[in-house]
Amino acid sequence: MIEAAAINAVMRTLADPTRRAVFERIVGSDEITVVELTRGSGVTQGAISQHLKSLKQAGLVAERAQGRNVFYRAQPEGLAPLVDWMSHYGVFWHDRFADLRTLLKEIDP
Amino acid sequence: MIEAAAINAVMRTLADPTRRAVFERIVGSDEITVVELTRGSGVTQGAISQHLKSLKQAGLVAERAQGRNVFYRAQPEGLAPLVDWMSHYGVFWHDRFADLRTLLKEIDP
DNA sequence: CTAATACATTAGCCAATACTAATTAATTGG
DNA sequence: CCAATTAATTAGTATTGGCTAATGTATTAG
Repeated sequence: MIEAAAINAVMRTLADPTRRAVFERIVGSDEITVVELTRGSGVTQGAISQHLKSLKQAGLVAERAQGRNVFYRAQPEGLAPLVDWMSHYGVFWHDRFADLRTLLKEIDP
Repeated sequence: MIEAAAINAVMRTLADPTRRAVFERIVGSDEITVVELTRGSGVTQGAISQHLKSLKQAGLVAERAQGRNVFYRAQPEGLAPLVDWMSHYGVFWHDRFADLRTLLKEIDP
């Protein structure tokens, strides 16, 4: 059975456009600081920190503190619940491949 | 480039647990009416209709009116934006397969 | 024809939440 | 040191959004 709480957290976290944009920028860069994320985000630094907290709680990002900087990086495994959900309820894919996860494991064991 | 509006709609729509549950039930059944969806949903019929409206606007479900009943069915293509997004920003899968969509097309052309 | 059923829609309420502005804490450069 | 930089946190505000209750509309049963 699928972990309802995990999917809930991930979906809910990625639903907000601003927060999703933050995540996308983190994914796009190896590591990135809060100031850099704030730059051109359209919101204040405080708002960015709040979004980062949500992303962290959802398991989508990880942090590394160094000096007065905090570097954020993407935590890809955090998207696993979404993949699971897709393979279960994504009819289109489900119909074609029965189980996406199984398929992927076969390809890359 | 990815259609930001489409992803936004799909993510936002699936973020709510009640609405997602409705979608999952629709996926699970070939066709299902509003009364059936209301039964055991924990919310009123009006709420269900509202959720169905959202799901329809997001392109996730389609309807077929017959007499005084309206049958809803899943529209799998509606999840395409989510798949696209995953293949772009789902680092885990991205790293392993470069492009999930390409992979799937190779398997089932 | 009338009552009941199925569904959509609306107004109004309440909780959740994204944002700002301000504060705090920690680190570093001059 | 001291001022500046980086980041987190908090209180307060405004908006969003999901819910109910009620109403409206169409269809079917008796």
